[in-house]
Amino acid sequence: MFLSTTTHSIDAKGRTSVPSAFRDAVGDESAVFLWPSARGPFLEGGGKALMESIQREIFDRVADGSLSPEDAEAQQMMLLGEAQRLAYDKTGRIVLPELFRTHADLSSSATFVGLGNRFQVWEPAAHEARKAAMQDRVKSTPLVMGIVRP
Amino acid sequence: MFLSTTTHSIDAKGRTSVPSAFRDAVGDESAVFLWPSARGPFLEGGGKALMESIQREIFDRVADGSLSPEDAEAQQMMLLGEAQRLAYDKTGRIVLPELFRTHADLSSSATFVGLGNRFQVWEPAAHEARKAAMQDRVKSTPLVMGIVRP
DNA sequence: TTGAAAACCATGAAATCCCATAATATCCCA
DNA sequence: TGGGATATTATGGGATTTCATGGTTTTCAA
Repeated sequence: MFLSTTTHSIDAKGRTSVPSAFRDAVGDESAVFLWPSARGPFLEGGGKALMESIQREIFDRVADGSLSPEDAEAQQMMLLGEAQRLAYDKTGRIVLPELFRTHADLSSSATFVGLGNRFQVWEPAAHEARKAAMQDRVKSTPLVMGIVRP
Repeated sequence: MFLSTTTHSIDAKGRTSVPSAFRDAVGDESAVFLWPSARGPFLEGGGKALMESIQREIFDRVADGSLSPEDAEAQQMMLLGEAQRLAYDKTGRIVLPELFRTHADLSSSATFVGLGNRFQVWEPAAHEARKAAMQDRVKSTPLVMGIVRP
């Protein structure tokens, strides 16, 4: 499970450390999967399990008719087609491809945000702004009842 | 189940003991999950089971339409994005991250309050004040336990 | 041959482990 | 039921390991 938010530096070679807690979360695969989000200037990603569940969901939805084959292909192209498997080295670092860095406007540091089954990577200042917006939204929506329900 | 209230010291390294009863409550995971509350100057947390139920509820509510995908992401970012898995050592201690200590105004000691499926961590004086307010509230509402009392 | 990527060291800071101790709680048997 | 023996907790402090990060060397392909 991907939890918490940490910021790591990006060096001259485009290297950045995958948070230690995230490395634990992906198991012994020693790699994360990343792609540029279609919803904004940030990266989305997760472990092998996430990629498999995404693929499964697309198949299932085509099968039950809630997704047209054309839409399914669009989803696959944007998600699976843009995604890269990035193996991290002995010290836990990956190299962020140039395309990813420009998409998320990353330069000297990157903020990793855990969201349970997946995570996001943001330019730190952009993440701050995003978080403020999210805070307002949370206040105006009913509390997640998991907090008070067994 | 998290029950009762105890106060523990915070040492120079930021360490504090997780109440023995709480350690029993989380099972063999040897870790608690904590995050700064969006509702006030205190921490909220629980065991692995709580985190999973929160995640499950968010998915369920998106599926049944009672939570928009945007609201779901906001909840995930504020809850899962802020939460940390804190493993305790052989003696049952965790280190409270600096961010958590400032959010809850913790300095030399912390009060753990059991709330059944979850718990809270307060600065002792703040907890006293909170408790007084809660006591007043209980007096003005019907006692839930009235139905099982003699 | 040369440029880029990958593998390999090196280091300071922080987290974790390990040992020690005092206080409390629990057990057990007379 | 008392009361000493034993186990469990909470906490302090030093030793060790992990983590993040910078730099250097090696590899490999164009």
